[in-house]
Amino acid sequence: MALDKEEMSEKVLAIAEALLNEGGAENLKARTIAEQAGISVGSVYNLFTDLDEVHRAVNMRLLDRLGATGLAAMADLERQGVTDVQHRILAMAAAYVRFVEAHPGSWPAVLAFNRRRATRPGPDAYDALLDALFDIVAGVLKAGDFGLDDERRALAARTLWSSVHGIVTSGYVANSNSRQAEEIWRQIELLVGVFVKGLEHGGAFAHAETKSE
Amino acid sequence: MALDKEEMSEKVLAIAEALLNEGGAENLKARTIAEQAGISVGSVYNLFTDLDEVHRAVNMRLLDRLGATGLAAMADLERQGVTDVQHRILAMAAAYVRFVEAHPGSWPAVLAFNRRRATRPGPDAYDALLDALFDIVAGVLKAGDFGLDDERRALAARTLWSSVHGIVTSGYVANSNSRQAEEIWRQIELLVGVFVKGLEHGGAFAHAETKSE
DNA sequence: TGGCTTCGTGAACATCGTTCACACAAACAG
DNA sequence: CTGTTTGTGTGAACGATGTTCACGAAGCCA
Repeated sequence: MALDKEEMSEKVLAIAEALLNEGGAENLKARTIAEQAGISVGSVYNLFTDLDEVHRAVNMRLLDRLGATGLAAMADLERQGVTDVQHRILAMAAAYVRFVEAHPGSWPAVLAFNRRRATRPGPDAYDALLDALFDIVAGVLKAGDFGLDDERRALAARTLWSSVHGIVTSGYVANSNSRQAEEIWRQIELLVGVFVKGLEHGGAFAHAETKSE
Repeated sequence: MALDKEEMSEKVLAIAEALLNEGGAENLKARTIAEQAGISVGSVYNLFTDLDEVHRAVNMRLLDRLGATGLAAMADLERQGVTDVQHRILAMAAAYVRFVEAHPGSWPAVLAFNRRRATRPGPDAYDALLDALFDIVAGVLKAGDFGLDDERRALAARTLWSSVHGIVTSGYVANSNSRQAEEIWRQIELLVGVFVKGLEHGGAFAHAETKSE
């Protein structure tokens, strides 16, 4: 009947994710986790060294799920024979927006946590998961017939995705009305439309002509 | 000799900004402020109701300074007779990047704080300051000869600025090497170039044609 | 001088994250 | 079967932090 060590860890992570989703990072308390999991405070520290480790583990799961849903969305469009770049990028962005909306509390915590990590040691599995997201976008861009070499396409993918990310996070700074959701989506539509049109007309190289020094 | 109430408030804010800049939001401690300001903990709570209010006041000053530097950069270009939209937007983005680099610890705190405020009551002076930044960008876009009505131009300004913001924040998630600064700037150049080219070719309306439902 | 107000003070909560000495149970050795 | 070792759960305890509040000093006015 007693739960395995790994089962208990997952139970703790599930509880932690719920707590983060409800009240953000400051709602992730060791005593609350212990109480809801039916164990003592010390046991939590037996399973995880830090609360930071709990937080990181939750974030990993979130990033992983986000990548999976993004890939699933792309696979769906592939099955439907949709090859239009703009359609596919919009679908990818839509998956991202839905994901953020589905995790109102925990997704901001992912970003805040990421930032706190800035001074920490070396690279991480974090970056790997983010790169996976970039690669999906880069793959979509490859289907489009822009005159982009691999390096420039990767740069465009990172730029586009960071921009979508900025729109979403900026949008959710203000009070999250249903208005905000519409505003976010209109911005994304504008961005993607302009981005694709700009790439089609060689806008990626424009700065070399207009900026001298 | 003794400082005025308002002078002491500003001294506290200066100390708070330094603390935020050094160690982020979790480094803003009431006792540290009191010690460095030469007053007691209770006096801090006499000047400000909350530590949140201190944090908000610091953020206000930062946003205000950011807007001022942005306006100054625009005025400089005006004086030089530079009317090219792409140049001016790049200059605006450069001002933003420099500002973030100049406040490595406190600027992330602005964003993290903004998010915590999500559940709080009504609109704020925060939004007013952010809108001021949007207005600057919108003013620059107005100089360009795109076929945009006021509403669409405002949307484009918010989209462009949120995108720049996303690029900068995403870039500073990873370890802040000098490489990152170059990557950020390349993304910004690509974004602005593609954005302007896309607007010139009516990309802002493209989504209406390709997206049916 | 005697009251009234204002403001600074720091001790005193409550609540965190985190640690640690102890206890209990299971596995293992003789 | 008994003693030992090992692992693990426990919750009291510690230090730090945000915040409050009763107290007192210091000015001000009549």
